[in-house]
Amino acid sequence: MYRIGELAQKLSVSTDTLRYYEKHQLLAATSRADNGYRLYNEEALRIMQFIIRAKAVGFSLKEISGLLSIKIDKASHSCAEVKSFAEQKLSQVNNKIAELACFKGSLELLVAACCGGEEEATHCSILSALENVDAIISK
Amino acid sequence: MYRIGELAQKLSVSTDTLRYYEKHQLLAATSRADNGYRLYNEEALRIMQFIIRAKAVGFSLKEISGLLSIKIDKASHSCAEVKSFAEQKLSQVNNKIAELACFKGSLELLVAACCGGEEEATHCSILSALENVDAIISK
DNA sequence: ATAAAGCTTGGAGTTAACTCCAATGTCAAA
DNA sequence: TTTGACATTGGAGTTAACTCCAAGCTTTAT
Repeated sequence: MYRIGELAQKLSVSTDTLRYYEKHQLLAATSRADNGYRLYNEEALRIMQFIIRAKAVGFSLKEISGLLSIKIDKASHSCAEVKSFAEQKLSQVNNKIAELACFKGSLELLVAACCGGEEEATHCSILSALENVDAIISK
Repeated sequence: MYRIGELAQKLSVSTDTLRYYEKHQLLAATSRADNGYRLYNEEALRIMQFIIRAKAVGFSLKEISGLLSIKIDKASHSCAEVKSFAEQKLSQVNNKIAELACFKGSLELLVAACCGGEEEATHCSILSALENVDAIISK
């Protein structure tokens, strides 16, 4: 079991953030030591990694809480509800992937077009690269 | 040219948001009408679409401003600077794509495992699906 | 000609997600 | 045994990104 400071360090977040998540029902400590210290197990570590990843790709804590509640409240949801929720989130994720693929294409074009020399970057533009990509996509 | 309200409606954002972006140097109106009204052209529309997409995949307005400044300040950056910035952003984008691919896998497993019936969703869990994916990846 | 809808500005208020603080308790090392 | 690092709580403060408001113009419809 990890104490709050150990877990925080492992995850590169602050102890305040962990307490904040507990207060806001995202992740409670696995248990408490006799002295009242929070204790976290390996599953808590994995849940936190899940939360951090989800945040990095633009999900809000509220949405993440929804994702997690599938596990937490599983006895109170029907299979059909879970399936429809998951399908909806899947379509969101697919959209995000498509948008990122678009950025990726733009950035790759930009990197390729950029000679990397000392001269002014007058011909380098994310947006004009993006416009090319848009043009390709819209065909 | 669009007036602010027209552009806002086209993009499903508020006029306040457009004025906020102008105040924070993300996107100024293309020009002003004689009466002082903001006017936006097609390029402004494309830039806003870019901003909205970038936001949806977790970039902050500050980061987006950095991406846009490649265009705006192109005369004041060297090609080498732009290339290195773009390469760095590209690696961020690749990370985000990898994380989303992980979510996608989890959600697809979940959707597949879920029969979609009326019974309790006791065997449905994003996290346990995710753990499977983690296990596959870590091999 | 006047009302309604849309625009302007500056500035105040809100929400999410932290981040910091003060007062206090716990525990290991010197 | 006392110093230092760690933990507790409640609550205040901060930052980003809006969101709303008031007072006052402009334009369109009746």
